[in-house]
Amino acid sequence: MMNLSHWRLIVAVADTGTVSQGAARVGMTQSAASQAIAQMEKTLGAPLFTRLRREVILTAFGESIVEHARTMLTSLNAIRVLADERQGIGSGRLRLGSFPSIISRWLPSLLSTFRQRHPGIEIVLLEGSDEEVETWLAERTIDLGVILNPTPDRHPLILGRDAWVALLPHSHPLARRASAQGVELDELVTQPYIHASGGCRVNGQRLAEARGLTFRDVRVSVRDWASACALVRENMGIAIVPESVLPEDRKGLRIQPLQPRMERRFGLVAAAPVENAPVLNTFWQHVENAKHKK
Amino acid sequence: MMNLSHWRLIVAVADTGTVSQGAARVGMTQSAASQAIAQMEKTLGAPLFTRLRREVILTAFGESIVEHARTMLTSLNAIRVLADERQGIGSGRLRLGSFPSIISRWLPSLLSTFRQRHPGIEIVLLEGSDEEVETWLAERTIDLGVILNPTPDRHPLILGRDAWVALLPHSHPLARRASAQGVELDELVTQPYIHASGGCRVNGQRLAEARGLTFRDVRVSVRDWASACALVRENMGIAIVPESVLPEDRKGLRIQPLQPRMERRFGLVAAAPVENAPVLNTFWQHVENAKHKK
DNA sequence: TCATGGTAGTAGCTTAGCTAATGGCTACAT
DNA sequence: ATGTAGCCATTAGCTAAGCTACTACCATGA
Repeated sequence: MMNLSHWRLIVAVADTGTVSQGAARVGMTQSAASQAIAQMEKTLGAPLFTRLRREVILTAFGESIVEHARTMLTSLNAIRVLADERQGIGSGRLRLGSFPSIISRWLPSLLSTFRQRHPGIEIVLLEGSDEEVETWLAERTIDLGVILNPTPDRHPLILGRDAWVALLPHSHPLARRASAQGVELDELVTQPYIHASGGCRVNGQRLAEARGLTFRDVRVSVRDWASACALVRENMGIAIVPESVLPEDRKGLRIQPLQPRMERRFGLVAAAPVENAPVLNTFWQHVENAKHKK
Repeated sequence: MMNLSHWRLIVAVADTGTVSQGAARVGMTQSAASQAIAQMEKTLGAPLFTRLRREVILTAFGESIVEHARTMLTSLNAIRVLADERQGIGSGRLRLGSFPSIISRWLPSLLSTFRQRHPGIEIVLLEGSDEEVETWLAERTIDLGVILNPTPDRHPLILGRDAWVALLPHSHPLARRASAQGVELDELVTQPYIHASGGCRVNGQRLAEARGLTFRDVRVSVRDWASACALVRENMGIAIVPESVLPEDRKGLRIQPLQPRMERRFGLVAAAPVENAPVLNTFWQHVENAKHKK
């Protein structure tokens, strides 16, 4: 009742028409949302939604309440805008660079929540290979960039880490092996190989080279990870990909961890110290925050 | 930031002009309020108040924020009103009876918070002796009454308990004695006595009678506890009063616990089962709640 | 110089509110 | 019919926000 994020939830659920989607929109689990709604209804003394088969719609009572909830939220927004202005981040531009796989997995929610909180800030997002991102950073084309395996001296904000895995067609002999055991690069380099880079310098071939190995039989070379997955599924060969780019649907695919384990880390780095630029600093903290929550 | 009670606090502090008073108005401790404000200012990124010597005033920034906070709170209020209407307690009358000492100590905050939450309900407060309260309950002149030492069969909601204490002038011989030891009624009945009832059947004289004793030397008989205290201070005699009616200023007075310990309990009882009357039920739960918090 | 009235800070506890896991229910495709 | 997927509710258990109680400190006025 006294928690504005619950009111935000109510509005989101009213808008999306389902609890799950509403919950997702405000970054909650379905369970939390369900509980919160139940509790609100209890303290209000009457149901806000009528539960239908596949959706949930506002009762007349809920309708009248949500109206007021909206005005509360717009007031809150106004407060946020005022606070932003006061801090000199009422307006501004944020130039951000990243390579594709991160963009699709991590950035969308980050950017959308940031956008909501700070509507005055324009975000420019540049997509390129990780080498390009480095160049842009050096040239100050972008303020912040997501790069791979950042060294500590660049004071990165680590966003996550990905284990490299071998992607095999279901029929492949190595696919039989228990995943606990994993596969070694030596075993893989002799196999028909699908080279995929995802626009990054670090990729399967580089991993092999770093250990003095090389893939003999390169069947095809693609940039997009998803294409590589598709090719593996079609039995064109094996591939080495980061765990996080695996498709939801793993039919026809078999994933084996690499032995020894290898991973890539990715993090946010700044072209110049962030402390001096309020807008950047705010974004940086926003990311730190979100990371901590997830 | 997301907690409406914090916004309510901010508004209260802005209105009262001090953190302590603002905190009291919303039922927090000063410490909690101080922390909450500090935290709000941190997340907003700028101070809301400038701390003066003996008070605290809004900054220009705070001014603009509070404005929006107020609209949030009025929206919340509107929501409460809607919920009340929906439950059939949007309007109604609540007739309440009590005797004076309780009224001044316990009821004011209870009633004011209830009034805030449920602005549609009219409260009628009747003040009388506890005998009168009993009569009114029986006659259904009042819906709820505060009575002394309610028996369990009346399903009372116990509000609190008071130890009976002996009130002595500072110069009195019994005042010397260590308070751990206390005084016995036998010792007191021979002393010059100021009879005070506070409008209640249970009072010093009755306590004595219940043990087969009686005060010999009754100097004066008053109804008001405060008058009795003043008379004791003027050395007119001793008195027996409930702990909770003692004045803040105890200069010239000495308090001795009775031996053995005696106390009065007071609680809320209903003229008729409360479940059937939504308004009464709401009030009852409000009191239960407040009791639990304190 | 002591009482008063105010704010800030610290330690520790309570509990609201979250996640993860599970179950049940309905719709829809095979 | 029989999975399969999307949805909601419920439970158990954990974490962290926010509270209280206490203390320190500072200014004022008797």
